[in-house]
Amino acid sequence: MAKPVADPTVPLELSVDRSSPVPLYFQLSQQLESAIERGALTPGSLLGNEIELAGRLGLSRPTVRQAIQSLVDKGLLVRRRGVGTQVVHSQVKRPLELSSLYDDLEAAGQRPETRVLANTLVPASAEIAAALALGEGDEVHRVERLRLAHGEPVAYLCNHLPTGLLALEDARLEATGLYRLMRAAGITLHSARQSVGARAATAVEGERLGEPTGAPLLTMKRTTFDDKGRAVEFGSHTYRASRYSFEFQLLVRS
Amino acid sequence: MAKPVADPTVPLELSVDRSSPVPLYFQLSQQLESAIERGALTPGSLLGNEIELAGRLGLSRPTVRQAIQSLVDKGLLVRRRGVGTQVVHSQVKRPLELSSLYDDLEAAGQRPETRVLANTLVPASAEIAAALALGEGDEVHRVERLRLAHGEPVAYLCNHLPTGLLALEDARLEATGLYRLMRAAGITLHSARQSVGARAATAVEGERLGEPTGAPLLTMKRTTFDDKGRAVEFGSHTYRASRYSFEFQLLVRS
DNA sequence: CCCCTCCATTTGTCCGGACAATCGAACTTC
DNA sequence: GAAGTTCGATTGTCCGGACAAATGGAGGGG
Repeated sequence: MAKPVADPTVPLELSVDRSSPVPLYFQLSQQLESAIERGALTPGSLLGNEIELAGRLGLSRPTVRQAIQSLVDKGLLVRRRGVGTQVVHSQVKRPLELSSLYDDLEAAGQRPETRVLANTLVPASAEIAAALALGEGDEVHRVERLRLAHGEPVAYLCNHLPTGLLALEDARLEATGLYRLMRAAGITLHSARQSVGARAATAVEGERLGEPTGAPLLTMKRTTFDDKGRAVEFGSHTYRASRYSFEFQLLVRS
Repeated sequence: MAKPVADPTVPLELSVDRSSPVPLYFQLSQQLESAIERGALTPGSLLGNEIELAGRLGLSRPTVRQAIQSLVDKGLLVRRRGVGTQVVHSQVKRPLELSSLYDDLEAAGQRPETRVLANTLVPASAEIAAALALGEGDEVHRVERLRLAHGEPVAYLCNHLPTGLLALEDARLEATGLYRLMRAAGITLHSARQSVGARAATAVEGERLGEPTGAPLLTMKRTTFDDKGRAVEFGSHTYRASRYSFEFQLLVRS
């Protein structure tokens, strides 16, 4: 009796445009990624060996490998020596990038809203000076915002930034997220150190977010660095635990 | 007047062992990483161009590039076309890998302790069945543990696992973390979906962790997948917010 | 003095090839 | 029939070279 083959190699329509300025490996990786997303490449199926794939596309093997590697790094593919390259099952989404709450809410279709509560220059406290690698008492921007979704408060955001990096106008802060403003100002965000915890709301904190005193709050402190290693932002945020939680995906570094 | 040069190219003692089974690019990336960690490569300094570096080590440029690329992916280096490769400032530690609480505590020198509260087979609830891609009512392992550091409770860990994957003996669960057991059983962890939130402790939860009823707790739910895309574990954890917070570092995907 | 252009430097992309390491299956042997 | 062995397939590593693209500074022109 003929046993049905479980995971045959999947033929696929792939093509690259050599006249395009888009790198060939990137064109290929995007086509593969979209093929996975729309289900043309089913989970568990083999991708076909690299050499044959390269020949079929008129590319060299290193180029094909570069395309595949980028998807392996994203968690979409798994390579196995002597076996081949397989599509990973599961609902892999985003491996937790450095994203702003604004973008997260917008991506979730929640239409975020921002109210600027304060936007001033203040002397840096010890904690802020340490985080931003400045001297205690140096002037820094202080921005306090309330973030709402569907008209309901979700988070209270308090950020401190070094002076001279960015023009912080209330109107622009209300229209978009802080990270977008920083990117638009030519700052290349590189990495961030985060600390996520929880605590009971004080009377003031509860008032701001519409929660009773003592209600559990989710807290996040974050220092963001640009590609030159400068600390460009320090944020202390509190989220209504009843309305918000952090969702993300991790990959095992291998 | 001679202006002091800000960031000169740093000469460095590097060498590779061609008789070693360790890949050359890996030898090089490790040497560079340790040079950065011990400060021999100061933040902001240029690494010297790839071609010269390759010639100095007797390697080809692709090999050197592969070594450098792995450190770029780790966030330790930044490349700039026409400029060079620079060491990133800042205290980059670990870009948030999939780690167990046990390993985290151990790495922090806290000498973790585990008490197994329950270790049984139960029918899967709807939530657990959905997370593990099983049928509701199917038998699953249920493990309840209390994690302590310095003799104080830190977290209550409740995990559910499919049957047939792993032998779960109390003694082994008390000696190490769950992830180490899974790896030792030949399971290749690949990715995980997490959700981090906060809530007020119920009477039972407070009792377990030594907190008053209503105290804020940090909660984490996690489904872990292996490299074949199978869900191999679902965990519901609660942490004492007064004694624990998540610390991690993010990199911007570029 | 300022702005524009040109150019050297450096990384980004791509090619073609070679051999090694590992896996799984077919084969052989006991 | 079961266990060990061999072998083909596939990815991992490495080489050497070539040209393109971006950057920043030097030089020239206004």
